[in-house]
Amino acid sequence: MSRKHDHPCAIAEALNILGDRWTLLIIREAFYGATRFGEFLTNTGISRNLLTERLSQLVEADILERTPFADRGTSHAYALTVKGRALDTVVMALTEWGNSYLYGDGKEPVLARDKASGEIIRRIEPVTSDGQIIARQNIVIEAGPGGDGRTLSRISKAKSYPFAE
Amino acid sequence: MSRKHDHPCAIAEALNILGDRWTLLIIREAFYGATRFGEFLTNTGISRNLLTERLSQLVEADILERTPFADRGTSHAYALTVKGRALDTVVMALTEWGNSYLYGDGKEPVLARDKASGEIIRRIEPVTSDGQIIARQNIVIEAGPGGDGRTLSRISKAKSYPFAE
DNA sequence: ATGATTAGTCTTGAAATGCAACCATTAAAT
DNA sequence: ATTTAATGGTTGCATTTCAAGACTAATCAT
Repeated sequence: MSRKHDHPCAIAEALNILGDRWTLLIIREAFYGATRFGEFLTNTGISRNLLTERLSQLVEADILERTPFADRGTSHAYALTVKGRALDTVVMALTEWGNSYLYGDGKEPVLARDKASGEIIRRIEPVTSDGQIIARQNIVIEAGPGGDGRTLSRISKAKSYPFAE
Repeated sequence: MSRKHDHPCAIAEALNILGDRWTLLIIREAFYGATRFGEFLTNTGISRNLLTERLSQLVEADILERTPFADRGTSHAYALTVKGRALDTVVMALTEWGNSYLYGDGKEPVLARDKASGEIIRRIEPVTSDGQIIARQNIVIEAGPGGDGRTLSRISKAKSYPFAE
């Protein structure tokens, strides 16, 4: 993942960090409580050299924080930062999509449950600042303040309501 | 992306399809209304051979559907399927994370807006079947019906509330 | 001191990527 | 009818990245 996307788009920039086969698996493990090199290694199946590289990229990107481990050897703990924990929606959205469309109801290997309602979590939704769910047909895409000419031409043909139906 | 993850996990399976530098960019373009080979080509910057390969993988995965185009040459239209449109949460979650943590307020190149409230969309949340937002500290991870021994050992050390705080 | 753990580094062949040139099909122009 | 342009690919090749395992360094238990 050396060549990087260079156009003004949050997804492109995010993929410069997350866009490979392993990085989101490492982040998943971090959410599940893994902190040590060996835990990431065995729980994901990544090779040692790549894990070394990915962990340092994630530290560099301020998604994981590396702190010396008191107890043993040359150990360090890798823990999610605030920026890393903000990826919870990405992790949940991928989990939900994979469970629904790659495994299917009744075949999910791992589930997220809401302890309050007891329900399995099956919906991830955009909401307003006061917590109202935003209907897909009301969502429009527009150029933001950081956009440039290329951005405009890229999204100008976007459907008015790209996520509707 | 030939070697594939093979352990029971929705994220791992999803990354077998989506886990590279280009695929989610192609899907983004599909949400923005791109349908033709040339549109994906110029809007993403991917090379022709990779675009060919990725599009056919996405068709194979039932995320895009390829239908002959009437108008010119050997044209085909690539359009999102139901399964593909279900990736809207992933696209929105990545967009929101990238805008917030890679660009920052006031520097977003592309924004999603709720036409009903007029608000920029900044929150993606898990909700119950009746639309109540699920608090992060109530979310627990558990083995599902499709899990196996490895799954259990992998998530057994998970914090009770992995997304909390 | 000796061996075991942990977290890395290094080396090497295999695979994926990026780039540019080339080819094929069709529609429009002449 | 023939040419030209547009579109959507395919092919070949150099470069980069990945996967796998052997090796090393630092600490800890005995």
